[in-house]
Amino acid sequence: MDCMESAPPSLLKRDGYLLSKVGKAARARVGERLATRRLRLWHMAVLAALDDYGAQSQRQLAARLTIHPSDMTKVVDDLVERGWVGRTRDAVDRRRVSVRLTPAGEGELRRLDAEAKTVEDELLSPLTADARAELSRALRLVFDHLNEEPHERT
Amino acid sequence: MDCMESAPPSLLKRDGYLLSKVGKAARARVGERLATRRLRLWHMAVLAALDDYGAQSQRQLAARLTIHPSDMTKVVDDLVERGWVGRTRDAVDRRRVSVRLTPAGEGELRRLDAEAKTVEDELLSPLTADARAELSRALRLVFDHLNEEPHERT
DNA sequence: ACCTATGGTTGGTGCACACCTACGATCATG
DNA sequence: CATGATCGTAGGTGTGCACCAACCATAGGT
Repeated sequence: MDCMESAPPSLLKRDGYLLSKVGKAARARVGERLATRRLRLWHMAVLAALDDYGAQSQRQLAARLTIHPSDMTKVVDDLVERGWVGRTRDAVDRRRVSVRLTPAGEGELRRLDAEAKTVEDELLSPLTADARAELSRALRLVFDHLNEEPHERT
Repeated sequence: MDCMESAPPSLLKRDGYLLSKVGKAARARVGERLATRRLRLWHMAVLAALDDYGAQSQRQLAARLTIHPSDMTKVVDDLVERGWVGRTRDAVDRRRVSVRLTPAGEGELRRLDAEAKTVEDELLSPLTADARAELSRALRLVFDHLNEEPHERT
């Protein structure tokens, strides 16, 4: 892992550079935590999506998270194995597999979210509450901007 | 490339998640531009470091950018091939290879930087000037915080 | 002169990630 | 009931990144 460097100075003037570095650090730190439980970010994302949207087919889940359907299968495999989600054949369309969050899965999601929050608080600790709120707002704007403008999709 | 997703909603409350997504998008967009010239981010970073710090040994360069020395060799190989940097054996310590930016390299760096700025401006276009300045400040604080606290180094 | 440490190079490894193809099961249509 | 599309699955590919071990040339201390 890299995670940080001393100072490639003129690059620091590029917000894009800072953004990419800080983002990578955020990802890496949460990723490390998850890795201790042999999990990846996708696992958490799937649990969160199920919690938010409720049970749904793998296809839909994959589309929502913009993950490849075949990869979704593998992620769900892991989650089933741990008992955090359940797979059931859809009664009306038996091709579909409906995925739902189990109580254990809900609990795990809450735990993971708490961990993520801890990491995030540590990461953003140098900011005042105001600055952090402002950052949050700005990120949200930029993020929404990303989605409006798909930019490029293979 | 992924680059964005519609909305894994509860995750959006996590600033760490947004940070990671936006950072990844920033990296990806600059990366794409560089890729059209068969370049990676490291190439640009090396040019920038040489511009900032002046000629120096590969070892030093690698340490500054926190890149593995053996990878630095390869990056410098590419840059030499394009005529953007020059390698010269250090006269006083003939083990060392001093790397310096050529005029062509300076020009290329300026071009790359301009491209990066374009991408960045587009990415952050939803922000007001004030908000962007605030973001810049916040990112800088967080970034510096990262470095004070190496966190974990293999 | 000898020994150890260091700088650079070479040619690898392992991992994560996104992707793809082929397949059986199932559905929806004509 | 034949046809073509869709869902999930299995297994494999390519790419980028960080890392490592082995090597040669050179430096520096004793």
